Amino acid sequence: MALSVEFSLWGSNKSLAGRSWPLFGDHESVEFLLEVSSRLHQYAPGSVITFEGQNNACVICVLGGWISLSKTLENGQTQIIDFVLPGDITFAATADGLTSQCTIIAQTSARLAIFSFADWEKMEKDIEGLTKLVRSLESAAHARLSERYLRMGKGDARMRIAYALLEFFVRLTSQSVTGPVHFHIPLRQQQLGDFTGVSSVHVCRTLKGFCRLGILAVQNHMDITIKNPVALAEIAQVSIQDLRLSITPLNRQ
Amino acid sequence: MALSVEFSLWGSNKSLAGRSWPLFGDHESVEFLLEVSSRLHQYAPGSVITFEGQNNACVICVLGGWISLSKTLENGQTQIIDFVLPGDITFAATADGLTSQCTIIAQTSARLAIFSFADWEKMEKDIEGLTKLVRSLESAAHARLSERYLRMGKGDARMRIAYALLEFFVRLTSQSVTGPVHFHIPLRQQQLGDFTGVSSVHVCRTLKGFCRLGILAVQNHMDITIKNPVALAEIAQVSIQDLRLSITPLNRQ
DNA sequence: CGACCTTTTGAAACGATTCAATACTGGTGG
DNA sequence: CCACCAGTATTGAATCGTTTCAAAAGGTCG
Repeated sequence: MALSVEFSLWGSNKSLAGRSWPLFGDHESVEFLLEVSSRLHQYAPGSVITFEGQNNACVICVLGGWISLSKTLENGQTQIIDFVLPGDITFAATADGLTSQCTIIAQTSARLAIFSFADWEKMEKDIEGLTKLVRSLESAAHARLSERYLRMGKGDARMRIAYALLEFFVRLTSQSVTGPVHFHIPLRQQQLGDFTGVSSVHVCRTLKGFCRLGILAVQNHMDITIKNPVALAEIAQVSIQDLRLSITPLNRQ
Repeated sequence: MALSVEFSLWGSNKSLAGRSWPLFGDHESVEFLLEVSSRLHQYAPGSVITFEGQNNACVICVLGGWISLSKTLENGQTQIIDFVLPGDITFAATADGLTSQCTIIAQTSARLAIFSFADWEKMEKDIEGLTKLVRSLESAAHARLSERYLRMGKGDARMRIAYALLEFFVRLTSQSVTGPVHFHIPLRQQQLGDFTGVSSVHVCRTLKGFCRLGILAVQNHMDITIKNPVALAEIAQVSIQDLRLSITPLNRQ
């Protein structure tokens, strides 16, 4: 039963929330789907994801929902480093220092497959193309972070938020932009602020500003309509096409 | 001749500027050293590193010198994303979107080995442990960027600059901190600012502030003495030991 | 020595934060 | 069904950290 669910999600050109998710490009890996289906976990919104049973590091494959990776300073301030979306795979360390130490939180109800690092390594040996896939996902994550780092260092709040919205759009859909686009972000303004390095109050002001200019429309808790993608891209100083190329992993190109 | 130079640099437990650089942990790879020695390039300080001859992407192994990866906005503002130091390996794209699009500049006189992506892939297949090494280097780079992203979003100039100094210290030496430490950073205040997201003027003020507190001493163009590492770590809100673990790749642990 | 670049310092301006008060929104129970 | 509640969004005003501009001081190299 679980297996059939996974097949429908991960199979080549099958659809998840209106998008196709070919995992290995044109073909699919039955072995991988079997492994995934035997390690499914469900998390409620807001729950912190930990791995007490596992020793050392873990690998998380996101099948559904939004996961956030965040870091917290001593004074309690939290910065969201990245979101892990359906189809993404992320490495999470507990205390070995191999990967960045992040708090992992399910932003929405989430369905994950969790592997111990040892199991994952074995699987990478066995399954053709998995190593390449993981590397392309990591590379995409690194590219995203770099773009945000650039705008955090040299851009103002408008640029950062405009960029974040466009990043979400690019990650959530594969449409090209030929007019207004619409999508949903399962985040409060507080969290969008923790992601972009802006206070929640100023997130509000900035979004309102975009709305007033007719660039954006925001309904009930982050139902976003980008009414003028060209203008938003100009504020974000990004080419949507280039962005899609640099932050989209191989298997979705 | 070139080969012998490389051997002395990359060999197990050989010394480079007072540090040991075992590439593959306890053993070394003669094949890799041969490949590297046949692709050596020398760059002058300030020169931009490009790959006209190569199609698509490249892999750069840094043997000596500091390399910066930076991004620039339309208004000309430059953000330095990371520095690539001796012993590091970085992937650089030209226009394929596989890796982040960065301008690559030699901050000092630099000695590099440059591989085409195809050559590199072939080599990874042939040489045991190389894939693992590269992944650990990439993971360390990602962890560094995450830590800086946290402080860029939630920290002030003091925290960012304190962190950057400690990051340099950790990457440049393997000493544990049992008192004042001393090292050199081949950067102007302008570049330290472009790295930390602070104006060069404010970098100056912040460094002066640290000096006035007796935490730091700075001589002729960034000869840094951290007189009070504990205090600096407190300002940076980082544990130096933890930092070393999370941003140090496998082959140097 | 003068030319050039980097660092330093001061003062004004600006963007974003913080604090605080008010207005929404969705969910719960009377 | 409406009243109430908690969480979230919105708005205004004061404050703060940082930038910007500009000018002076310091260092280096021909």
